[in-house]
Amino acid sequence: MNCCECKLPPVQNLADVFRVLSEPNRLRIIYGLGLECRSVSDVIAITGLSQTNVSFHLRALREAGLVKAERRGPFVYYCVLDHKLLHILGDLDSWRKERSTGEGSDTAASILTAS
Amino acid sequence: MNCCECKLPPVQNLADVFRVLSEPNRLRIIYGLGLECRSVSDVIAITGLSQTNVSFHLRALREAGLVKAERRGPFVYYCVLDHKLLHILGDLDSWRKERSTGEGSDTAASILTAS
DNA sequence: ATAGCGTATGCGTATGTACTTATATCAAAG
DNA sequence: CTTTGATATAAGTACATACGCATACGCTAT
Repeated sequence: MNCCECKLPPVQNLADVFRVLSEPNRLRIIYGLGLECRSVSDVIAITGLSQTNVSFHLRALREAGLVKAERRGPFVYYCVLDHKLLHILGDLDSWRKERSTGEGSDTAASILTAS
Repeated sequence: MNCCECKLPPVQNLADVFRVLSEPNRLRIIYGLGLECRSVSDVIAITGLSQTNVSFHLRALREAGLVKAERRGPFVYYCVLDHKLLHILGDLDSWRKERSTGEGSDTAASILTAS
């Protein structure tokens, strides 16, 4: 109990971003969009998800401010708002890969991994 | 069972990392640990969470390979395995702050934000 | 106005997960 | 060995959420 009355920074907003990105289908949608703007139909074709589900996930991404929607005639085009997001995803994924290759198959991760 | 010719990269592992980081209390624990190794009691004191809950979250972080556990006598010390994780968290948080300041409180995020 | 396509939404369901209340394990001390 | 403190686990609960089905809404052409 040597410490403390530490003031931890607020993390709710950051956690919200992570939560939106923690759904595999949402990540697929983001990767499917890439640098371009695509219609919902395109996203459905790319991901193989149902129309309802794609709409559901696109809404989550939109409300999180990660993608924007733009109507063009009968279509609605979605694109990632900031391409930096794709870079950050790439960075974190390569970091994860590095770590997973070095760690061996420590899927169990027992209470005492080393000492 | 996804059909189609999609060449989307596998995202499950990356999504798992995001899922672990999407819990505010887990982020607090990581920030609370910082660069140092701390006992579970310390984490309890820092975060104000219950012992059971801290153990629960530490287990999730440990199984995700984000922290390591080391026993010292009756105590178990936890520390973040790779300090790069803290940098990545900082990067993503500052990116999020940048964007949220510019976006102007678009909490509703209607279907047509702009064009 | 009606039809038809593209997209969004409401509802029900099934599954996941954060949390609490016991209870068990582990390690040092008496 | 028993006790005591530190930590982990089991079971139960409450709540969130991903998904499918049906339906509503928006746009364009007939």
